[in-house]
Amino acid sequence: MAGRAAVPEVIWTRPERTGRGPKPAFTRADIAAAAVRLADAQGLDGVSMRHVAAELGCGTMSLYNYVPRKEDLYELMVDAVGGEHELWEPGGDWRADMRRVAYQTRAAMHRHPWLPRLMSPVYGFSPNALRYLEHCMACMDPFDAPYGTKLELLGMLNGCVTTYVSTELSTTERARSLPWSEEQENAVRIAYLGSQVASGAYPRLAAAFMEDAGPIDMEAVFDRMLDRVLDGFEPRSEGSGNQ
Amino acid sequence: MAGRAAVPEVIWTRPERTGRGPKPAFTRADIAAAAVRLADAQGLDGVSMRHVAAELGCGTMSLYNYVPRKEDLYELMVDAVGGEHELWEPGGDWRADMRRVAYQTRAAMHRHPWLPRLMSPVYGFSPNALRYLEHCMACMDPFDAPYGTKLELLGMLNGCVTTYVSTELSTTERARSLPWSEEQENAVRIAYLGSQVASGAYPRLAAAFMEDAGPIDMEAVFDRMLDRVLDGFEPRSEGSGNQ
DNA sequence: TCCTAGTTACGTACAGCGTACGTAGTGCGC
DNA sequence: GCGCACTACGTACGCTGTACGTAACTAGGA
Repeated sequence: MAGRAAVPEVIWTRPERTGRGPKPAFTRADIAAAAVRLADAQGLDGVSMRHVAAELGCGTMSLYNYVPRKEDLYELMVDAVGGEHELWEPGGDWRADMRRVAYQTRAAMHRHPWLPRLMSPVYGFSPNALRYLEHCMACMDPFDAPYGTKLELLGMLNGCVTTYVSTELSTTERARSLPWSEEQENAVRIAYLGSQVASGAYPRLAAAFMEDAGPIDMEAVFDRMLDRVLDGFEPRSEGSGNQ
Repeated sequence: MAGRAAVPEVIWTRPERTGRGPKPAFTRADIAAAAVRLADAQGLDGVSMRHVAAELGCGTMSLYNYVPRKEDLYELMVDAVGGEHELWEPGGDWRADMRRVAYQTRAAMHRHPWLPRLMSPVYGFSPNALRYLEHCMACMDPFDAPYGTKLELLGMLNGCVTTYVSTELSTTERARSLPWSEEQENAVRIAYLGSQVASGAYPRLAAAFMEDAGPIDMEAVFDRMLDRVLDGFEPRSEGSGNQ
């Protein structure tokens, strides 16, 4: 009687199965998997309630029996990918362990290029997110700091990895929704950048443009970034090679 | 004759005004300002071609004379906010200058909470983005490092600030599109988190939950984060106070 | 045992979106 | 002054999320 919309719902508090009625045709895992499959194949914009329903082989509105709002579908997707994280027995070297975590996160984002766009702290309470969190905390057991600091480290690491991979993927992912190719777009933008820089208004950018020391090793850049983040929390390090 | 869709267009290469025809009723700045006004007032989802056109007082499709695709409207918005950055004569202390840049970015995101969602490296070539870039480079003149390293620093700083502010704003911004209040949603999520943690499956999270050393000073957290990023690029520092 | 209430399934419908297209009017360059 | 490129914008299409109504189904309480 009190309007159904007025009470907040978090999908994880909803029981997946209640007593009454016909048994559901799908599990949440089925639905998440279907959505992830679709997003991997067609990009995040390919994930519509209709498409996911079709992928599952049911009517569009039937999906709403499982997922009250589309955003909850997103939450299921993020949680499903979180379940792909393989956890291990931390080895005592927390920096090495956290690097491994970061590499896994990056790999997951490469497998699922739509993931960075969905990364949000509000999804941090899903079952797999909690498992992941606990695991990271276990990795940091040897790191003598308050939990608050460890959470800051984790937030910063995830933030950096997310924006890093976003940059890695941005041109490629963007091309998916454009009527022209990625290379064409890049060429036009670079040409424009060149023309602007050549105007003389941006001497340092011009210099940076000239510098251009060969091809960029993205792997090395990522590595350096991790070092820098970790260094910020434990300054003493044995020559992590700041060039 | 060669399909118009096949050739890439970057809005900045389009001349704002060509010779022929009646004079345009609006400038790009007008349009960007209208869109920004709308986004500030109603959130990014309030920015539709129809709404922006209405805000400007013209027909929906007239907008397409100025902005070929909606994404270009976004690019105009980001550029407009980039124009709000106040630039100054760098003072020689590049760390202090970069901190000031970061604080300005954060302030801009607080003024325009939709900005983090639109932050994308592909918008990095707009006129105001170039001015901003050049200014940051000028700030880093005293920092003896190759331009590549300076760009890495800038990318990392911007990434951290963006994700940091996203976190700051996430619950508030999210509430805009929900049928219930932010506080209600938080309460439900926290309650769920508590019940999960109380299950005993996540001992370290439970401990972290217990620790809870009083209210969090977001300002101090932001400050520490900046220090850590900068420390990662210049390890030697005179007691920047790690915790 | 049957009844009933809660659940699943899903077709229809609506408001809103981005934008392709066609038409009418306008003013600069030749 | 002719023509063409430009502005202006109404209409229309396909898509979206989802509210609502109806029919089938089944577990729990009497």
